[in-house]
Amino acid sequence: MATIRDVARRAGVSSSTVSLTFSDASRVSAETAKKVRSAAVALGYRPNPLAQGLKRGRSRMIGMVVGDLSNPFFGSLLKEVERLAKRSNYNIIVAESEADQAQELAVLSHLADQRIAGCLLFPHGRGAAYVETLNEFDLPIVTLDHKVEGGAFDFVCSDNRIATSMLTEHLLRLGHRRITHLSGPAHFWTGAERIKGFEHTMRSAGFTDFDIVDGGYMADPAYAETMRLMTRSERPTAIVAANNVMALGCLAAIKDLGVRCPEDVSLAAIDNVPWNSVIDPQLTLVEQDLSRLARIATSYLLERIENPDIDAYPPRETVLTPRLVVGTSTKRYGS
Amino acid sequence: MATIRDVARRAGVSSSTVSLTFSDASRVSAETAKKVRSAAVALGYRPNPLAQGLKRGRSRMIGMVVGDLSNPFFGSLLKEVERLAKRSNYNIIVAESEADQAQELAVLSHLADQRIAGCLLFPHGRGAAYVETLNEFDLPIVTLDHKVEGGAFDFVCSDNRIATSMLTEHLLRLGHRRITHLSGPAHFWTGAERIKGFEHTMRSAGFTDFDIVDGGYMADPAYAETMRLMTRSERPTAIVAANNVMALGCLAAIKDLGVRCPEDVSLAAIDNVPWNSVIDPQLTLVEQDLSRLARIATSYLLERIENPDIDAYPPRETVLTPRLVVGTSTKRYGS
DNA sequence: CTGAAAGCGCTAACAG
DNA sequence: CTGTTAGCGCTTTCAG
Repeated sequence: MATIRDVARRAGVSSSTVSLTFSDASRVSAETAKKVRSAAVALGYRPNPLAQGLKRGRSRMIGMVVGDLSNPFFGSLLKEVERLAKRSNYNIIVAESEADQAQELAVLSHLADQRIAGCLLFPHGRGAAYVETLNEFDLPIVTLDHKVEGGAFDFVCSDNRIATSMLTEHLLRLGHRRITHLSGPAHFWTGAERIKGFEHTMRSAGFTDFDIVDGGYMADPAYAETMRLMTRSERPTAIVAANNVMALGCLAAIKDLGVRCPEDVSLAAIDNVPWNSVIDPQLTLVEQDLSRLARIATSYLLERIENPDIDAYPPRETVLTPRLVVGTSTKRYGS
Repeated sequence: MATIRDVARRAGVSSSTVSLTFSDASRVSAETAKKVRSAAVALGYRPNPLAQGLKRGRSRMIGMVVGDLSNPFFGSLLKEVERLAKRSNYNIIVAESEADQAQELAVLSHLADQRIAGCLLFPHGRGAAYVETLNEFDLPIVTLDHKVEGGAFDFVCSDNRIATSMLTEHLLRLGHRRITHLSGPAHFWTGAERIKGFEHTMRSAGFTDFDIVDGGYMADPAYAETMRLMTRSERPTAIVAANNVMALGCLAAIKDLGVRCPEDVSLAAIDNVPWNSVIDPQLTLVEQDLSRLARIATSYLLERIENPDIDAYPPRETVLTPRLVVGTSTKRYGS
């Protein structure tokens, strides 16, 4: 592989001139630049990113740390992020935290070792020590989905309260009164927000007697909770699930019990599921504009990376309003 | 950040001894090693991968190049690959080729610039020039899914002929006679194999008059082809779709036409769809053991990476037998 | 506007 | 068994 010195020799200049030509062309005469470029092309010169990174103390890699790589929700995001990063000449290195604070921190520290330029993070930790550790990486970090309280990071998410509100209102309008919220963990930011949206909507409508059961954002607990719920004496006529995998766990339980959806119970959920449009029942859900989310998060990050002085700037925050998609999994109560 | 020299100073040895301690501890006395290690710990020393990579001419990154990052099929694979790579101290850098040969090559060349240690590749090209270019990267490459003809790469896939055979036989056993194959492009390795499996099974059963329509592995063309197919005078009683997204395109068309599945037409497909178990109809399909696929591919790659002498070894190949999962989208003809 | 020089942090002969 | 030395390929003051 041709090095910068080979190019310099062939162009009859010094290696620093070659370097300058590529990094800050304005500091080199047009004529020299041309010579350098053609020499580079002739030799098929490609700068060695490892050497650049070592020297600059910063690579052109962006980390993306998520709780679960196999979640399709994440694939759609990744696709867009990769596209935008590539366009700015960054690569994406992915890592999974298994939604665990310790693993997340370990992974981040490993990425920091690689001198990544910045990181898109779905955080799963909390507390002062956590925030402190995050800060010590001294890395541009954009947080997604879950807000790190006490931290000063850019943050992009969709409006979680409105999400459950939309679903709950939809069910109320359909005449449902016994609505149960199959929630995420209350100690997760998103879980708590979604619970608040549900509670607030129910209270505003004059209901004070409603159930919230924790499905842990996972399919199996959601299945189990639904089983319990639907075999009680006074079972709900509608369920609001706090995410897609719980909705599907819930649906599985419903089917296994021989209960029909939506005839016997309506189901509405947060987050889209792949190919929802062709399944039956089609879930009534609120979906996020994932590619918009990806675009905003990526641009936040790239801005911070390319404007080191921006460090002093206050963190920015974007909350996207999700969209209600009415499917066939909800129907008017009693009719 | 502490460097190797800081550690050397504190341990009262030279930096090469420190380096040795971490790379080949057997070449250092136990006593020295201990001193070095405790100095390293005291200083919180972590080797700089960029410097290591520069020196060795090889980073500890593994590239994963796929056609479509948003395909959930790929997420499941990535999850397992990342887990295994992490265990051996490698990072995954992902890139998308949009199933396009030129983009794939561009992406690979960019990854090669990064001195990645190796690459998991879902190839999308063909021809001698393509193979030649791939070879010139001089990189351990494991190919997945699509076999590169004329290349000498490790290869892992599932048995595509058996996949369509299983589905077709299942339909034949159910009494279907007018079976159409909604195929992938015949110029894709997988597309061709799946077609062969279908043809062979039909012929062996004594049928020579069957249709194969190309849905390009994509939902929209599959939708359009299904529309044509199902509005013809003699429509099929069963369809074998060559992948999951076409199956769903097909299902969408069927629904829009007001045709019922499985009552009016049976549908069977290759590849699982997320949460198939809870949708209705549940697709009858053959699924691959993705985590097994991931494990084999990753171990092939890691072996090549860590045994440079293995270069002379002949390429290995694993063909996994998929598993038939009978759902509710297929039923006995006429009954 | 261009070149010389110093080094980023690490590794790997080669001596000792 | 350990240290010396010479870079890997690039960037970046600092002079000229």
